Amino acid sequence: MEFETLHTTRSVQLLRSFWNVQKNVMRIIQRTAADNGLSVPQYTILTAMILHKELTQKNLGEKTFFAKSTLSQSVDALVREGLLHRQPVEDNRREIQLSITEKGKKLLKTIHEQEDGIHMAFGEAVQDLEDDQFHNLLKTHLHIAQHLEEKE
Amino acid sequence: MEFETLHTTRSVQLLRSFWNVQKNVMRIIQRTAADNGLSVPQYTILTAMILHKELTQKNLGEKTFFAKSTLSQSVDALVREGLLHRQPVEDNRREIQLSITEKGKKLLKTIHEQEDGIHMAFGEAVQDLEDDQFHNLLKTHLHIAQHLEEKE
DNA sequence: TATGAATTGTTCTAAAATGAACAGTTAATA
DNA sequence: TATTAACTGTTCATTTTAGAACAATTCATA
Repeated sequence: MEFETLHTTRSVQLLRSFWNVQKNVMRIIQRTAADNGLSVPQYTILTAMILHKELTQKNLGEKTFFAKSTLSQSVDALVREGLLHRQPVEDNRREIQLSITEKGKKLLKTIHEQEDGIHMAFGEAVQDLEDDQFHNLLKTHLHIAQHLEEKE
Repeated sequence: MEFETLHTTRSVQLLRSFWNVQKNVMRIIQRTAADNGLSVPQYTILTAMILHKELTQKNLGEKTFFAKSTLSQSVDALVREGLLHRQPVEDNRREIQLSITEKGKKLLKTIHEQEDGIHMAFGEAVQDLEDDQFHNLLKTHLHIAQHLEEKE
């Protein structure tokens, strides 16, 4: 039980630690997205698409965890804005292949460079980190993320 | 410019790294909150209140970054459920002092112990971490969070 | 291959979250 | 002290997000 309490305490500390970063990330992303006429899911979808090149809507859902109705509506809006390309999958009339357009890439690049955006903020924070501190952080995050993924 | 690109790249890596944890945290918290009849802000408010004992609604806003209309409504619902105590501040008829009730504490304790909840998940992930790995993580998070806080 | 089950995405309705206008209170300063 | 400005919280209208029912397609297997 001593053991239990110890770990519970550490898990609470860890959760709070993530939360303190996370709430700031959300605050800044929400503002950045809104400033550029996007909702948070829309912005997230764009960043996922630039990373993965091509995804079906289903795969996009697995990566982002948004409800499929949210995805459907967000994707639809992005396509209407010409930021996303949507084309049927060969030999499959149910799934839909998504990819980012040039206009989408350009918008993300602009956002990326914005003074008060999340990238600039992280860029400053990251400058103070030692190389091994940085790599340990990524490694530990990966470990934790993998653990959380397993939960359903 | 070489320099710039390097840091930009690291900041993107870092952002993705946080996002991969964050999206899982949100997914699990959303489910846990819903299972216990709470919205995400409501759950977040309870956890903030258990940490800070007493807060005015204004202070709560500074800690959580929720819109004040969201706070007002969430707090109201929590008070109606008997999870939060709301009393006027002495010598100030504008501000309102908030504190968590016994019922609120009890609910959080229950949630805390739930099998598929965020605490248990973090508890498992944290077991594999070395002491110094854990402390370095907290330290680095703190550094990053402080940096982000400065952005407005 | 025919039939029922599972999958993928959309639509509609309801809930959650926000911004803006507002009311009441306190603070600043003339 | 009177008057204006700033602050704290609420309310209302709107936008955003999610859940549930649905349509269309594909898969499993009899």
